[in-house]
Amino acid sequence: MDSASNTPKPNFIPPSVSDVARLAGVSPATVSRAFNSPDLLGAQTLERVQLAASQLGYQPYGLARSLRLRRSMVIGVVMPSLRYAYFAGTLELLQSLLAREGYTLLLSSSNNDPQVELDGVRAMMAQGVDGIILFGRPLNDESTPLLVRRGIPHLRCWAALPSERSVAFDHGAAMSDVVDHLIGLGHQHIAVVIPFVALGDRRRGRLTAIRESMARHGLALPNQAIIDDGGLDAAAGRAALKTLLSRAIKATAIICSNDLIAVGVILECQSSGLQVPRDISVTGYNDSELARAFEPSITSVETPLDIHAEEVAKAMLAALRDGEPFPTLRLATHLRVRSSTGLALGHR
Amino acid sequence: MDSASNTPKPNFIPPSVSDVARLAGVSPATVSRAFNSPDLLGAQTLERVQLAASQLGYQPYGLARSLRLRRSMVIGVVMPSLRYAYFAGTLELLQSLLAREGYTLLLSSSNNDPQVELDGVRAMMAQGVDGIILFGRPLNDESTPLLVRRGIPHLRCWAALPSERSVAFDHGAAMSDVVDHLIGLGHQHIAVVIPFVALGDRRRGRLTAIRESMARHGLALPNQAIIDDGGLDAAAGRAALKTLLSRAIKATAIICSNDLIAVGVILECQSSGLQVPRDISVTGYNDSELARAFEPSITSVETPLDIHAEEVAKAMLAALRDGEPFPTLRLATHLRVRSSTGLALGHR
DNA sequence: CCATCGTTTGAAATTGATTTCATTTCATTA
DNA sequence: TAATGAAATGAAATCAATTTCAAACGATGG
Repeated sequence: MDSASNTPKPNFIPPSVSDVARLAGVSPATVSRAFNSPDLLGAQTLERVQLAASQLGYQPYGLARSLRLRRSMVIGVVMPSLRYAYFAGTLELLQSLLAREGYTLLLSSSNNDPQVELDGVRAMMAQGVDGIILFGRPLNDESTPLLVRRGIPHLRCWAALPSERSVAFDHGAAMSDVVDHLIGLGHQHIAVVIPFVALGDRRRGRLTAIRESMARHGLALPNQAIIDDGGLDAAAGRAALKTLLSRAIKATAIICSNDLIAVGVILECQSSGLQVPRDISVTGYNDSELARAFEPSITSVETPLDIHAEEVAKAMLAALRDGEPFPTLRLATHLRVRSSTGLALGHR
Repeated sequence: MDSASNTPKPNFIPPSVSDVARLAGVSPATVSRAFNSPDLLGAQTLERVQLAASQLGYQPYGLARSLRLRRSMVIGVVMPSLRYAYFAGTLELLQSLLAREGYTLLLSSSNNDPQVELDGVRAMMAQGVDGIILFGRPLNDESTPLLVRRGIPHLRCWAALPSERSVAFDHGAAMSDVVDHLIGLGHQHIAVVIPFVALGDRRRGRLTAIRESMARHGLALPNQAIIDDGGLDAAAGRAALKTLLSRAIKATAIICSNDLIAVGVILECQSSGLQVPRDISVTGYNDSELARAFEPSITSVETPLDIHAEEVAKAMLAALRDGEPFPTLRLATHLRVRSSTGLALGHR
């Protein structure tokens, strides 16, 4: 194979239906039929066309087909980030579920930048996507109206919006489960590590739910006990614990907004001579593989990735194929209690 | 906002250039010019068109434009997996670099299935992508020839193929660095955890490099010291160490094919009463954030994600815009020595 | 006052595949 | 043998945008 075989060939024009038709001595219509409804054609005609097509290396040009059929078999996916393993995993599963039905995914990851999100949506509309899957709350107020105006089916997932149908988890209820679990273990002083990525208040919902749950038990969540800056990784978790210790907060439990942060918090606890869960309890979120494999294994909220992806794919396919309206689904989360949480000090 | 505003509207037909032209009292050609070369138009004409366009909420339909211009501004990306954080991160960065130049990404993740890979490439060709970025070695022998025949520029990255130009790391040299480092610390008995995902021998290159490096130092790598099944996560690392211990291998160092596996190996060491690095040294790969944050911090090979993504994007853009041939780049890796490796037992 | 030039604009062709409608061919039946 | 019908195929319109080519228009200069 030529060592430059993968570089572009400037003047190469791929064969079209007309080229195949000419070689096979038939009309373009017949070539089209040979690919789309072969049983309409005579046996020897079909054979001639197929031979000609393979000789020329003909591949139908989907763009022209899409233009004519008014559907592109492309679905857009708009994500806030791919650095986050849960989102990347969901994307992969979505891709394989939708590919099975002949759909291809057009990707846009905004990296939590509102303008990038809007540009991504615009680009997808221009590409003529049949539908769009949106992850989480919108960062930009203009992106959704744009889709509504063009009448493009768009399904929101992962987190719900009150104004739209969506396939989402009830993150508030999940946080409430976590709080109840910790309070049940006797914890009175709880800290929270929930980075508000970018300016957006996308994660505020969870914080509010924690506050309300604690209030129901007569507990307050002082601002000093909240770490809302930093990233979503283990380093952020380590930094968060350092900050909490420097603030002299007497927390006996720490709620983290994902498992990697929890890992970081636990690692920093160990470095600081604190034992988990003896001195301090830690919870994660999403129930990643690491939460199970870690030592101590981490109490986490399972947000079943496969169910989420399957329901999203199912809803989108039903909408595109049968014109069905989107459902409003609240997917169940499950608190997985493991070794990173235990009785509060003084409760033994 | 209507609670079902995001569901599909069956009979909605978006406005076209002709609709705008009619409303503005001009020809479709003029509308096109208003968007693509406004300076050709008279001031008041331009204004009339813009007004009409915004009244109708007109958005140009990229499919028709692409058909006419013979370029779609879409680039395909074929990946073996998105579960692997490094790949997902690269994808995100690629997406943002290419979006900046007006390109959108069409995604296909094969999940290491050769047939899925081929189908993905076919779908992308049908969508009329301008170019394709392929991650790692091909799983399917048919996919590359398909691209060559259609003359679609395709750039291989991450891992090199001898027959093609590529932007890749020299994983063999990187493994050699790791082996030299370990042997320099006095390790004579080295084990390797390198899962061969799927049937493919995509990772064989690294294993061969390890074997050759060890041979240069007069050391052998017994098959008993190789774990090549299992996944790429921490659980797989834990399982791998258990297997090694059960085999009674007297390894003092373990080379892992990524950082998560290394984390798992270290966790299992700790559970088994082995201290890292006192009793056993462990190395990772890719130098993820976790390798730095972990306790002990993990010696790993940095494969700079940003440089990789930038070079790939640069090469693809140069090819698409200026018809430049792809380069063959070997990107440098860096061994980051940290606390998970130390002197071999008996060398102190 | 007419010719010439530059600026604006429109008509029509183009891009590749699909599909309707019409036509041809051939076999079957009255 | 002529009529009817089914099966096979082609010509041309269609999808939405871009672009070439030509025409109309106004202004300027001889």
